[in-house]
Amino acid sequence: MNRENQESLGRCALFTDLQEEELRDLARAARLDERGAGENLFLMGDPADRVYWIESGQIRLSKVTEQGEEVIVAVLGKDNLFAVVAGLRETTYPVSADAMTPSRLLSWGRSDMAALFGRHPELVVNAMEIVAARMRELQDRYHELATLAVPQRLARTLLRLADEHGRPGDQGLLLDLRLTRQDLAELTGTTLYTASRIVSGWSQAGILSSGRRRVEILDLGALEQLARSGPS
Amino acid sequence: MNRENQESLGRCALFTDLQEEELRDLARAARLDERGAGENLFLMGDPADRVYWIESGQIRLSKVTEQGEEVIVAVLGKDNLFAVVAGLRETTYPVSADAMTPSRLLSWGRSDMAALFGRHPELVVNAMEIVAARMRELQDRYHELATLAVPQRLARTLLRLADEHGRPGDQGLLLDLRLTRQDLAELTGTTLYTASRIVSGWSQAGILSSGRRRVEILDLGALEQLARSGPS
DNA sequence: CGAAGCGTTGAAAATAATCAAGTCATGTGG
DNA sequence: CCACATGACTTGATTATTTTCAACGCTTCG
Repeated sequence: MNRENQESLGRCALFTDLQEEELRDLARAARLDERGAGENLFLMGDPADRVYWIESGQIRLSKVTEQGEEVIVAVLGKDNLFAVVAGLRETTYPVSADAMTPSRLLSWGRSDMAALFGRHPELVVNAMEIVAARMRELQDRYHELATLAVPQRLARTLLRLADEHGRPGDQGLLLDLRLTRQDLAELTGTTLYTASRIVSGWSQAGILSSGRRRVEILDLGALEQLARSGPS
Repeated sequence: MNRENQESLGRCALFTDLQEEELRDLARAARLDERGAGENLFLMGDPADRVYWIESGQIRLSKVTEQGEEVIVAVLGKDNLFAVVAGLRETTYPVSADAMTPSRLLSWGRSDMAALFGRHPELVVNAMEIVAARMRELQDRYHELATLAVPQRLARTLLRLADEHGRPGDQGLLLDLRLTRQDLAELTGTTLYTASRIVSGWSQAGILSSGRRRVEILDLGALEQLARSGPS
């Protein structure tokens, strides 16, 4: 693993306390995983034996029911660590991970991670920090799901995605993701049809510009307003 | 703090690795907090400066929106530790905690906990374990909320409560909690009315016996069936 | 005894899901 | 390079579910 990787790792909250040298060893111990769009990294229920770091691309964490209904738990981009708990305990992954776009990841086996945590107990506190942050976000989303109507939730989903994955587009803030309406629905907890109707409506109103696997936010203020309180 | 408390703490997953002596010191360092039914322990947004252990009673963790809508995140009984993260980092509580019944709790300030974690880094791993388990449960509930109809969710809520707080009752499995229909609704993500209707229906069908702040499960099998797939 | 809190139930309304039938791009193979 | 198959998206009509609003009965407790 090269210097480039090492620099990327320096941006990871888990490893902030590490010395230059340790970081280099870590980069060297990592395995490089590459996945094309739609390819799987691991499935829910698989033994959780590796911790992953996203170098580039987007990873979708999702859960599927017996009935085949899918819910997207998170969409993670560049410079994100996930499956941290795999480094601490022998369990199974609680979600499946798939690449949404071609992605490069670094990963470490549990034994390597466990050894690192043994040498640097303070890193476990960092790991806790990461998990606690995810917990808080999930609690917020749970709360939204329980109390808000679909349009409000969808607005918030878009704002969250914009925050994490937005970049300047032709006329506004473009979501740098190739999300289908189905994906949007699964992120929001609704159906493909309802999501489509709402997106169409907002496009007509000039709030969004949307297309095939593409959403661009034109009027951020209006969207934020919709996120706060449903329309009259 | 006395020997009784010390024994109670021995049952805590966080402290399993501790020596007898450390456990005694821990019990001594603890503060005893008592709360009557409905009394508050801390509010969402308060500085998170104490970690709590439930000696007896039930604690409700909930979130409230600006509009006053409440969602119950968890109902915790005896022998549960919560607000673990307060021992690791300076943050604010992400939820409010209230006693549902008269409760006795032990608590420790952040500095005490931090010192303990410093002496015993392996405890941080235990703490992570506890948080990860909560995370998994929340992910499951999130998934249910997104994909299942109200009756199925309510059935699962009851089964979860029975698992954690059930004890043999007159004719079945009694939930050892004084939950109102409102509480049940907030746990399930629905309204007081819908929850009431469903509980009434199941009582008529002989699956439950319900009353004022009381639910007893008479036909566990039927409830499990309802949790799996909605009625025809 | 009275008030407050908790629970139930009916009727109406709103919301979202479902079903069905399209259109429109996109990219692929002929 | 074009035809076509596929996947993505849209939209209307219908249906189901759930919420909302309103009214009332029963307990429990002060």
